[in-house]
Amino acid sequence: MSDLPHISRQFSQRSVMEAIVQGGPISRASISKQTGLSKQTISEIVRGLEQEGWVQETGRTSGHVGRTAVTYELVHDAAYIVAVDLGGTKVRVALTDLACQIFAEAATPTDPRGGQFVVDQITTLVFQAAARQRVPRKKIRLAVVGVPGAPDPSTGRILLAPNIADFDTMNVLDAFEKALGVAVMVENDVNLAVLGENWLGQGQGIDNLAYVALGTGVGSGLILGGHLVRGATHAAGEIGFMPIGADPFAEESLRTGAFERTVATHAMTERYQSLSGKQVAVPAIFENAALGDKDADAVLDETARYLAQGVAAIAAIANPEKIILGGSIGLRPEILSRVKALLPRCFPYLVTVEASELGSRAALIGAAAIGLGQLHNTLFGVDAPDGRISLPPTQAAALKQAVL
Amino acid sequence: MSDLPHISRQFSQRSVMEAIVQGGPISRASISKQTGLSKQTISEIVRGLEQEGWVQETGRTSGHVGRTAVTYELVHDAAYIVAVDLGGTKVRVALTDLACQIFAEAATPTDPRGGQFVVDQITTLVFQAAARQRVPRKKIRLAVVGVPGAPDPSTGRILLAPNIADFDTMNVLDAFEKALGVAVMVENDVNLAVLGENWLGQGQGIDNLAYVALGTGVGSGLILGGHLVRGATHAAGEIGFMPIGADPFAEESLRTGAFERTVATHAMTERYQSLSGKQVAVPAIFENAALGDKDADAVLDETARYLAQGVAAIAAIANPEKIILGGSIGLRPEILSRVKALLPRCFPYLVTVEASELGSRAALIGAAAIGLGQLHNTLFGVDAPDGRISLPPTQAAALKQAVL
DNA sequence: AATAAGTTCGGTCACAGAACGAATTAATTG
DNA sequence: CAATTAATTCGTTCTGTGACCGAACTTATT
Repeated sequence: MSDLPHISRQFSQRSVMEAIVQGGPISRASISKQTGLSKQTISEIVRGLEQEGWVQETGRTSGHVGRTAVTYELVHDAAYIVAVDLGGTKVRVALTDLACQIFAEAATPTDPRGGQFVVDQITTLVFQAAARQRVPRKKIRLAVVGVPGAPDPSTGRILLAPNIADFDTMNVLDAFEKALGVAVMVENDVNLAVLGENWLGQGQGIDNLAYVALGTGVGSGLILGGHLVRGATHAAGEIGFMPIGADPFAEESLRTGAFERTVATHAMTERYQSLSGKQVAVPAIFENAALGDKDADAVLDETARYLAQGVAAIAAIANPEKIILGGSIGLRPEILSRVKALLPRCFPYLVTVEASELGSRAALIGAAAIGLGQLHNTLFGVDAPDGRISLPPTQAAALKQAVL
Repeated sequence: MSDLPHISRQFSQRSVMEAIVQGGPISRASISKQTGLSKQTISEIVRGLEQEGWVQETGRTSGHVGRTAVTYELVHDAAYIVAVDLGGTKVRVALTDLACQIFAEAATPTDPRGGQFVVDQITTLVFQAAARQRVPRKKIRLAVVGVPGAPDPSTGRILLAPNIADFDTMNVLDAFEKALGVAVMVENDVNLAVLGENWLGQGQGIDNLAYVALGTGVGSGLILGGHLVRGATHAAGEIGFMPIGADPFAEESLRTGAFERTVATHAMTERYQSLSGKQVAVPAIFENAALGDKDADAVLDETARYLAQGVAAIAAIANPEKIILGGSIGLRPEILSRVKALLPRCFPYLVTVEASELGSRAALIGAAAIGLGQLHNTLFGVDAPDGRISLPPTQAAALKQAVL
């Protein structure tokens, strides 16, 4: 229960930092106006931040009436964070500086042996990228790793992660912390995707937002009331188990959920095979549909029909303002247009449905978001506990562009 | 985003108040130990609270070694709040003092004319109760009204409230504030029910909790990550529209949701009629089932089977630790036992399902919870923005017992 | 004698606010 | 047109003030 002794200082420092991050080069007088704190206080706080190496003088204003002002800016390379999006087939790694600029980005196929091999693979990738950009390891303060599955914070294991071997039995958090030598946060990849879209994508400023990723599996991430929803066992968003589509009481639905069995990759290929007799992969189904294949078209219709129901269930329970579709299947415009048409026919209230703008990089950007938020919080005082720091538009644009 | 000037004082004051509320009669030295603040500071804060009339001396300790201590306690009647649970058929009203003790409680059938009539009816009820208990109106600081439907805070109207006439077109919030002459909070009744269970019922201390009310309609309330989920348009929990049971693409499902049409009262009576040919009300179906009526038994099985699916959908999306069943149908043990048996057969992870302990008073207690929390926040400083203040067990027990 | 309660008396820290000096542009005047 | 004055804005210094802490001390009790 005991409060921190000097909470007010932290609050002020945080808002001064925020003004500097957003306001680019900014004078102390302007910060004072923005924050409502006195000029005196701003000078003190900025002096402190400058001494600790977080901000620096960058120039003077001119052209205005009155005395010129000294402007201050972030020291971009004062700290770095690592963002990792670990998928079943691909790993993406990014290095971001304090000013939220991506410094280096790399991607490779995931080591199929899983477990410690993947941890080592990522570690190598990170250190290579750091070396290439001459980023000293000491300045890396935090790593955020997105994984498919439900990370259990008490044991460090990742439950429900069938795609990466051993992650459900080893302490993944510890392994990463030992290998990288920095604090690590492990988070579900779809949760990071919502955070990413909420920060820089289609869900900016939307406090009630859902992200539905549809590909090999299904998953969803929810931001409600401005907070990321994780659930009791960090398994919120495991919508594959919704009782929609296949018979939920079938034995098999306890292993692979009913909803996943009717909308994910496997369901589409099977459905196409039962209609046409041909066994083709999902991308080919989309191609065939575009070429006028009736069976392929029917498969897309059917998939969208169930997906719309899944979206309706989320909307009924959580009432998000917007639902963003992602994942290899969810990103396809053929699916989006169908869902948009079908949703109003099975759900009465307005819900915006859109395709993910950040696409496959949503989770990576979400990892950066949560990491930068966390870093700013620990360094400059608590504000919003869950991620989300505001960025100036220029830097946001830079983040959205893929380096690789 | 200018901060409040003396935020730290508010924090400390709040925790001192909390210690006094929970610790019953307590000495300043004990408060100091509990809160971690110095004895000196506690003396100052308590002096302030005493001057403003919130706390008072009540006695001295004795029996211990050392000097006796002066003990302080809440001034119970320093402020009152009104809790209202407005249902389609019944209104419940309660008056609660600062120490969370219910002072008066009353219930009557809801005025069927709806609109202003209901507002006036409630106002009369409240003022009668206040007069009976000699509670001066000036000491009533806040009223919390639970309504069936989705209150729109911008217009003060209640959407999706078919059971009370005119509430979807008039400014209900304003009407109540004018009639009662105090600040009013209007909240969905099922949301209040979760808060109630979270505060004093089966969901105490559970940060991820769901409440499913099943009766004439269906609704759910969600607490996720410790926060009440309201959704973008305050329509979260309108689970009647989940695409489960009836065909969600049927025209009718846009008016009365597919799920509501398969599990609520109307569905049960219809199902029983189609099986047995007899037209009886829901309570009679339960009676018949108890007497061995196969048809009635089948109706219960079927209802529970779909309810279990609805519960599974909530669990898949939001991953609550516990789901509490309420409402006239949800409270029945025949339904609970069936759902408990069926859920593990359609959903793989552990979710506790229980019947509401507070029963039909859950919403009323939730209203008290949110009101007292709000009151403590505004008077003694911000802590938790959403309700939930902790209570000593004795007072909690008193609150749970119905006066009426 | 030991112990606990409560007060008094400094002292610190994070601010606010007023006053003031410094720097700059805009307007006015000889 | 240059010089002077006015108007502005930046940033510092100085003097509070409120919310705390800690040590020393008094008082009351077993």
